[in-house]
Amino acid sequence: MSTPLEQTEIDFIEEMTLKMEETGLPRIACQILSWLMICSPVHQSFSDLIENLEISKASVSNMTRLLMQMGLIEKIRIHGERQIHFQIKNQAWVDLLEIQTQQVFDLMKISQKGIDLLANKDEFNTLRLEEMNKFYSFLSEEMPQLIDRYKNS
Amino acid sequence: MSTPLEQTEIDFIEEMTLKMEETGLPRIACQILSWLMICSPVHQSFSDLIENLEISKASVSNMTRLLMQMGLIEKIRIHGERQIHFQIKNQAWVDLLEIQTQQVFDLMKISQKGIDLLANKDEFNTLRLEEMNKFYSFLSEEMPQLIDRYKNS
DNA sequence: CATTTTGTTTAGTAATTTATAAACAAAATG
DNA sequence: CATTTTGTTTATAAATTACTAAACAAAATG
Repeated sequence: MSTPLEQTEIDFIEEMTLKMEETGLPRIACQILSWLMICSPVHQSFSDLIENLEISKASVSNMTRLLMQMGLIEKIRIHGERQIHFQIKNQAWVDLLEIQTQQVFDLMKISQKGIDLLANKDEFNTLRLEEMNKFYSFLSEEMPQLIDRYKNS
Repeated sequence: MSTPLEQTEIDFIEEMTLKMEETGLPRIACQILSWLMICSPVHQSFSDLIENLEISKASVSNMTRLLMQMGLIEKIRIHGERQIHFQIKNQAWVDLLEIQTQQVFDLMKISQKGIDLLANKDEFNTLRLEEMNKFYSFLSEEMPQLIDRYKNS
């Protein structure tokens, strides 16, 4: 058994969890992520997570898998310890935005399909679609550049 | 009664709906949004939406309200027509990103709170938090500039 | 001002998602 | 190789969300 979390830690987890839930991530995934941002040591074992966050073994198994798939955390082995440990990945947040940028690209493609669709029907009211396509084309070009600029700074 | 949608239109709505649902928006909101991107005329009445998308009156009422709150569509009155009409707002997608940029700012603030929390505990493992804070500070500064650059282009 | 049309709200159902307990599998230890 | 520890999967319960029908309210028409 580990010592229970301090109130300041609970408060931080709650605040960050609330914000991260807005992105659609399940509550427990957000709690794990938030705790991993402030825990010491920086890595936590399976049972550390179960005890500190008072969540089930199954939730830890499922939500850590989800967070790993998203590229936000990673599994590590600690010398001499049997249990898997988890920690926040380096540059996790940068990687996340890079993945999300794919969505921008997809919306650019979809808006182009819309333009083509109206063209085939000799419909000229393409302003909505042109606006959308122009903006997402801009972002598809600029976002990777912005991220690169950050990485090289 | 209006003429039923063409298959190409149905396909477009389905594709864009699928992509937009990834953002957590309800299915019917996505369908309305997608249809409003390609319909002619560009504005659609309450019953146009009901008939064309085969959805309930209540869904139209609730989901158009949601889309208006998000700033993606607007209500308009058509001269001589009793029914409310809806259409995509100008620069809807630019406005949407501007709102989402608030989230970046919030995460910057939260990561700063985490840094302060660890400092108060004389805990020096703040790399995770410093990385997050540095990146979201960068984005809080750069995203508004990027959007401005788009607007003035 | 009674009637019809238009739109919102309420109440209930259906469907999905979240979280867990329990069963199971795999791996490490003695 | 039997036992314990560790982690995953399955089945289910709980909670939330999405959607609609029906009741209701408001506004326009004749």
